[in-house]
Amino acid sequence: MARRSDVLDLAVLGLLHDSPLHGYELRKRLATVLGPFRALSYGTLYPCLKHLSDQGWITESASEQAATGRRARIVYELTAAGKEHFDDLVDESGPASWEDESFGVRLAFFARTPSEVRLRILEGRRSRLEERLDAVSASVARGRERADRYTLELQQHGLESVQREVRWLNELISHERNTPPSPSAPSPTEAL
Amino acid sequence: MARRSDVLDLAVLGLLHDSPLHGYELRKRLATVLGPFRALSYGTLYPCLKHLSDQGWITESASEQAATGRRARIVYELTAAGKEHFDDLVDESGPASWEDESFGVRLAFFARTPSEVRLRILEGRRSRLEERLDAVSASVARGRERADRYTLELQQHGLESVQREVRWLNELISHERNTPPSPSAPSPTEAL
DNA sequence: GTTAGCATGTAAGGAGTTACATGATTTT
DNA sequence: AAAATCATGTAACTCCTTACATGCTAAC
Repeated sequence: MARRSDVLDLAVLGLLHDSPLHGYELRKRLATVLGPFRALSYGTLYPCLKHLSDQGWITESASEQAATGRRARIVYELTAAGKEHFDDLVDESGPASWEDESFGVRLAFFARTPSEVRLRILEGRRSRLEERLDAVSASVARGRERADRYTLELQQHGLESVQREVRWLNELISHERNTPPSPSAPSPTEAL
Repeated sequence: MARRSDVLDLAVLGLLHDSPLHGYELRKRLATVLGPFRALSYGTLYPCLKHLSDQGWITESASEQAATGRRARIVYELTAAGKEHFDDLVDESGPASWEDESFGVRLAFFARTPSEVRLRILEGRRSRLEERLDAVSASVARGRERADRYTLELQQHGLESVQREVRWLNELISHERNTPPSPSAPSPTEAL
């Protein structure tokens, strides 16, 4: 029954939350959410949309394009059940949510994520990165004999990248702590 | 016949270039080369070793462990044909060599890579990253209306990470240009 | 004595890409 | 008139992970 990645489901549902879209446009917007790198292929996107439709989370419908004589596009729209499922996904804050593959997507929908969940994800991410720092240090210590200039450069650059992300997370976390949680749901138009 | 990833072949051959190793130890060292993140599973490593052995690039042999009463380990060793194949792989400088998946591995073996190839890979990598910067700028420009605080933070952090890598590459490139190519092969113990 | 680390493998499956197939519309 | 971009999909394949299967040795 093809259990597919929750991350992609979340990304698609989250984008359709704002407005109905057709596949082609969805793919472009996914690039923003998934990171401008790693563009998703149609071979992944369309089967995913089919799946979401089968689950009753989105509906497919052919658009009539008023003025323009464009090809009829298939427009996907979030259902009520889809909104509920999105909320369920967004409420999760387990280890999977702070790994590389999902952390970016989770952050992209933070405006619709409860404040406590946001904090747990940010802190989980930070301790994940700190584990990596330890692993790199250990690795550097072990292989310091056979490392040449280039290997050292690579390790050094990797280390600094992780340290930068930790500092960034620290800022996000302290901002999260200093902003008292809004009584009910956080406003989607929360100011910078 | 299971065409497998050149990147992994390169990484394994490169590590065995230094000294014969058994699978378990190889896997740990691969972590250094492939990035301390993304550790490789045995389900990938052992079939890969089998493949390299079938191609005649490495040999498998049971080690007798002198003193210790350890379990007999299978030690893999590079053959002459394997060294040739490694050199062929290392001479490549096509677009594949500067993508995310392979760039780190290529850099890890720069000490055994000809100087012109090193330069082509570094410059290829840099222009790849500059394409990304353009893509991000375009994406930011397109979506600046619907972006909330978190999406902006994410894009900003991503942008700065790429810019940092470009600056790092600039340093590596200028160092590469200012260091006259050694007459023959570069010394493997090249000083920092 | 039991947990952690050492050590080698296989089978099944997941998540995705590439290549293919098709055709309309817009820009150069 | 050609090339780029819009638009939707499928089939085959790739690379890798997870879970399983097995057993030894070192440390707590």
